[in-house]
Amino acid sequence: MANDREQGNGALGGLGRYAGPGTLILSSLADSEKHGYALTMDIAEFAGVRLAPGTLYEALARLERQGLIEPVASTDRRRPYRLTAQGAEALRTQLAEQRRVADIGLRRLELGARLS
Amino acid sequence: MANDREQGNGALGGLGRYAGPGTLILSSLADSEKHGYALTMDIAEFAGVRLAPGTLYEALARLERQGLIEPVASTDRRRPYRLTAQGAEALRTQLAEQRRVADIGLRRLELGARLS
DNA sequence: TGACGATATACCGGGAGCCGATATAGTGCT
DNA sequence: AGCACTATATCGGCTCCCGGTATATCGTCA
Repeated sequence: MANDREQGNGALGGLGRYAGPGTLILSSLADSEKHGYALTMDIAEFAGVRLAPGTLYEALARLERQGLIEPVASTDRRRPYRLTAQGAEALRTQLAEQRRVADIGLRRLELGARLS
Repeated sequence: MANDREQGNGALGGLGRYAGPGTLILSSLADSEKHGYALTMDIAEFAGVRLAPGTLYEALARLERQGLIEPVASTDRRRPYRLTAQGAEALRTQLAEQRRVADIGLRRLELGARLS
């Protein structure tokens, strides 16, 4: 069942995810540090997307490599992360662009609907 | 130089693209039908993203297979496409979600900034 | 205390998606 | 004729995303 992306990730009509796992993770970390499992649940709640474990931990490694997040010391088995300043800045830019482009698309949709 | 996605697609800080090619194409088609090359230029203008030819034509084939766009008859070598009703609906849902999630992220960013 | 579900991280194989390079050819201008 | 722009198509390669699986701990309830 790996061909799911063809006909849609849940409710959406077959487009990819509106935002990659990276953006979702950064958004989730934006208000407070969280460990991997908590991220999965938080993202499922606010974005309606359940990240597969492979996706999550690979994305975490990538984001750390890019300097957008950093690990926080911990005593137990949890491995919490927090945003770096660079990560916050990247997220802000990303989300602003995402909003801007989405607005353009929505405006065009109204326009197109009126024409047909 | 295929490792570019690691450190960023142009100005963005290493996150993926805020919206997949599919969403960008549908947004571009939302107000009027366009052929492939026109899509490339329009998307570059309103989204600041230059889709590689491979990306573009594969995405077009995918979207057509999914019934979100359909070809329009043409006399010359251009192959224009337009949104289907299903495509318009999928785009509307997608963009609304995109905005909603982006807003949550931005709100959290403000919150997090105030705390630190 | 033993079982069981929830919590938590990690790795793997497969496949989809995005990319630049390249090929091919028609068009328009000078 | 020559050259840049328009236009579509395909290929190889690499990244990314995914579900499945393994492993281990924790809480709790019988």
